[in-house]
Amino acid sequence: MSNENVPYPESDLYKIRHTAAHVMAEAVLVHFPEAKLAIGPPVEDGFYYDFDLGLAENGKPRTFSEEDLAQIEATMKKLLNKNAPLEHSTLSIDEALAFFGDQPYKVELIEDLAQGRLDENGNPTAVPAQEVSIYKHREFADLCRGPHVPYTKQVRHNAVKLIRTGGAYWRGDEHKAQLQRIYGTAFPSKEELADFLQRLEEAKERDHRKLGRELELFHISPLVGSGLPLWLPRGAILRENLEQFLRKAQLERGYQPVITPHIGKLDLYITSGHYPYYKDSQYTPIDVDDEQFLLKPMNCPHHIEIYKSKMRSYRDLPVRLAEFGTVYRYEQSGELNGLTRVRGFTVDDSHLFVTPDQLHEEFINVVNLIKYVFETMGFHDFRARLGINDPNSDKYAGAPEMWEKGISAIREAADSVGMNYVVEEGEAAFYGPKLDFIFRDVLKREWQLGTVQVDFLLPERFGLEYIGEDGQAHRPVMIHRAPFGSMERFVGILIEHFNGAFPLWLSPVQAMVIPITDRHVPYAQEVAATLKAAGLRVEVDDGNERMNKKIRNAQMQKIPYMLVIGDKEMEAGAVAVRTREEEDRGAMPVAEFQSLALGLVASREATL
RNA sequence: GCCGACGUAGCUCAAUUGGCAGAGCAAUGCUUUUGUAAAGCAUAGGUUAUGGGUUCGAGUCCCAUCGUCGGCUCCA
Repeated sequence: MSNENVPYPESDLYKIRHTAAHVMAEAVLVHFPEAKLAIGPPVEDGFYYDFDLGLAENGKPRTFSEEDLAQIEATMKKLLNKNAPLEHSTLSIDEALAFFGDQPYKVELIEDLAQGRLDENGNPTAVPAQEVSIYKHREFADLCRGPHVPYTKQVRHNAVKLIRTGGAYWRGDEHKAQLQRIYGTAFPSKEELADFLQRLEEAKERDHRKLGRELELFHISPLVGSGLPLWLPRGAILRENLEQFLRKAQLERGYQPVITPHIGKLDLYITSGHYPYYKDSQYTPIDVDDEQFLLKPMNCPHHIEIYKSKMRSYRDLPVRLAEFGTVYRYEQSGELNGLTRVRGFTVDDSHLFVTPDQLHEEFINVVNLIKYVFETMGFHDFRARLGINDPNSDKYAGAPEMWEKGISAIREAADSVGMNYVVEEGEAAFYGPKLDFIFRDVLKREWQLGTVQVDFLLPERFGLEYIGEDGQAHRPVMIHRAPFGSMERFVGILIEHFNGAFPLWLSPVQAMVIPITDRHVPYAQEVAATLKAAGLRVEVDDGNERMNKKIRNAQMQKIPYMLVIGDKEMEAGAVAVRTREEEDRGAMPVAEFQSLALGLVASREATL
């Protein structure tokens, strides 16, 4: 049962999970006969099914308890072993409506299919369906287009696990009913299930919130506020290294650093048009002397005002204004998560003001910069997504021609650098289409990081101009871009990607000098001073502990190098080098270690 | 924001049906001077998230608020 080259929705794994979802729903109906069924598709790591259990005694929606979940799982395993064929059939719309008469969510799905509004995944369909597809095993029948495995027993009872429960809105709409979702997973074999569960455990171990505390990188204090991380000294070193790296790359590429305030008048955001879009995710405006100020939710308007601060000639363009600009967005409390989802964050932001003729080349330059940044970080597994507007949504501003121009500019640029991308409707910024860079970490989780956006709208709203060769005023085009995305999110992902064992150039402490006894401390400090003077981040562990304990501590801090110093090293003017990979490299002269380390820092290699 | 779980020392966790709040690590002090992942002893550390309530008595039961976590929605 291997299908290496088959897309997931056609794979055996997908069929196993889809069938598992049906059998789970069957099991739920054993324990909750009155449950109403919503939908239950396979997803990337397993499957889920949504149920409406009606109201509990306290008037709130009834939910699944942990015991319920255990019982459902036990019943599900029994049902899997009782083996039954999955039978496919089709019903006319009328037959289906009668058949699912007591299942209101299924009825809604059938009606949408019949009227050609939405398919079962909530995506628009053009063609009204004449009939619907049903899969049935034993007495359990579900509206479903398949595919499934032929027999329930092909979902192995020991390779299935129910993972967790949670709330979920019907059709993903927060204004609709809240349903109870059960997530589960299934694999072809129990070994593969065990591997998956193992990976989940690993992910927990490398959680950036856990490592952030253990490695003293950041701290979130409820008294400061939710989603407002405090960068501890070691985290600040890490972040500053990233900023310095990008600053340098940007200076080399003609960017100009600027600095702007953290607040701005409400009128600024009304002019830009940001305000209505961000109204619900704003800290309340600050009222001072009959004026209203906003904590800035984005840097664009400030940079635009810098562009406007003087007359611009075509000779000045492109103008590339760059700032690590901190912005504040009042995200809903349930969305906050460590560093990856916060309320105050710093965007490695830049706005490029270009002539229409320059757009293509500048866009390519930005794409190449982002690729350079990712590759330097050792992020090789990433893909691009072209986010375009959704014509059925009122979320997007500007004339259709602007959107077409922007989208084709991105397509042309991506094509000419040979970058593959997927197009997704409804993923654009309100002012224009964007190309997002989505990184897949070592645990195969995807993160949206870098972004480039083409914007014809804000130049118009702010009346931006430059004087062309013809002496006439022309309108520039804007490119918004951020390779890291946000320093907070990026560092959060970096922590998990490297499991806290950062490449040498990013490690907050690059080497810990470990004197074996007190009499070695002066020499240890001398060594540390030498290495510090050479630009390395070195500390001395002169505490009253045994060497073994000091090594253990440095190891747990994931410090790349431990430099052990005893009588032999002192006499030889050497250090005994141990890496965090537990490799004992033996003694080497201080100068040799220094050039080794400096070489690695300069190359930004991830390995020691 | 919505659904659910949870909140005990800096961290990880105990505390029988409601009955004297405790341990390990970390911190501090003393002893020890050590060769590649945890030396020994001692000391200190708490309004059990906050505020109400029930009770002779609340870490434990009830309510509210704040916060965290898992989902949903949203997003850099």
